[in-house]
Amino acid sequence: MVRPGGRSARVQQAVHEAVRDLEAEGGRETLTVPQIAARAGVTPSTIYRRWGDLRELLSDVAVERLRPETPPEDRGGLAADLEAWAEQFLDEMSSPPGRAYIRDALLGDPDGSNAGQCSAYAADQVDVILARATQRGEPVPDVETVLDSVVAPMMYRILFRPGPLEPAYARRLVSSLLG
Amino acid sequence: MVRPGGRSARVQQAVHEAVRDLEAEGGRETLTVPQIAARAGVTPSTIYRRWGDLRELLSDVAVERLRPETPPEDRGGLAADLEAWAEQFLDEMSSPPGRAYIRDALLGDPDGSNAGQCSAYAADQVDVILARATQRGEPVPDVETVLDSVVAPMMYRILFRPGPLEPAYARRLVSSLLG
DNA sequence: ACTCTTGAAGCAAGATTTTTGCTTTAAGGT
DNA sequence: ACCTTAAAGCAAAAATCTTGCTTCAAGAGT
Repeated sequence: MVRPGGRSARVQQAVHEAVRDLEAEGGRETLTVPQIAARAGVTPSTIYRRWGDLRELLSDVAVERLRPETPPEDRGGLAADLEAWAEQFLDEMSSPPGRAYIRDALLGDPDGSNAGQCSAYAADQVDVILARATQRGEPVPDVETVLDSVVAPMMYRILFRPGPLEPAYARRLVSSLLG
Repeated sequence: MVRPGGRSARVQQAVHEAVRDLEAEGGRETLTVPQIAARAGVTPSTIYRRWGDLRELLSDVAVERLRPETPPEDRGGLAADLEAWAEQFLDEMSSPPGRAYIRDALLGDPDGSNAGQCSAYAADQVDVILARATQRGEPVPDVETVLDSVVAPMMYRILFRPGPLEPAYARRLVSSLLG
């Protein structure tokens, strides 16, 4: 049982924070459980018992960082909203840290909900945009369609294809959907 | 220098085969370097020196297994060819072993070419289909478009969204592209 | 054919990480 | 205040990973 405010919660916070700090200090590649434990002021066995292994822990931390902090900006129309959102999404996710978080999130337990959470975040953001458009009386595609034709291609390129991704790519996807 | 037929090549083969065998025996989750080394009749340090760590090795093996063995079937027309290919692709990739290979492939060095190779395989297959259609005189989309609107959505669902994927999904993507 | 060179493999010791049984702590319930 | 219990600490044992040095064998040069 996780008691909010209890010891468990404090330990979890400390460990997550230790991971973020160490990542920020550039130790991305050399992160180890004992190192994280030391920084968090916790025993390694606590981490092994709670998370199982480093991948699970990194996956948890990554998902937290991928959670959007603000609702998508309102630019007055569906096309503008979606384009702005897609462009920002692509920009954040294709940056080196963004890519690292996505990979980390995917590497956790295959049957866990971490990867699903990422997609849920995107779906929620898109949903907000579509709901606004609906209220304005604009015709809107459904969320699934947007995920398939805008989000998925961006993610696919980020994960599977080397090379730069320009903002224009996001705009192109959106306009080929709405056009 | 890798001399084909030389000792290096034999060791590589033996190690890859050991991984495949052990995976087939169900030890997916408990695979370790010493275990693989023992099965391959090789010293663990050989594996560490050649691959660096288990992730790199699994990634290499996964990419090999993801290489298509046969060119896409010719069904006489672009739509039929693409549908059949997409359906089979989805079927293979969304199966538990398929998903595991994809994840393993992504696991390797982010700057390595393993993930890129996966996408290249798909692109090659699509290319064959499109080239055939061109020769028949059919109008064809370009490879990028097919990757964006057919391959990417399937991969996105496989990686990020839990739940079953029906063959109809692949067909729907193809027909919404060509329709 | 016979060395010579060289990159990779083997070996073994040492360092580090991971697991595990048991003890202690502290949050929440009675 | 006193139980109950899930989670944390501790420490020893097991396993894995690293590393310096040695040995091997494929291919090149003579």
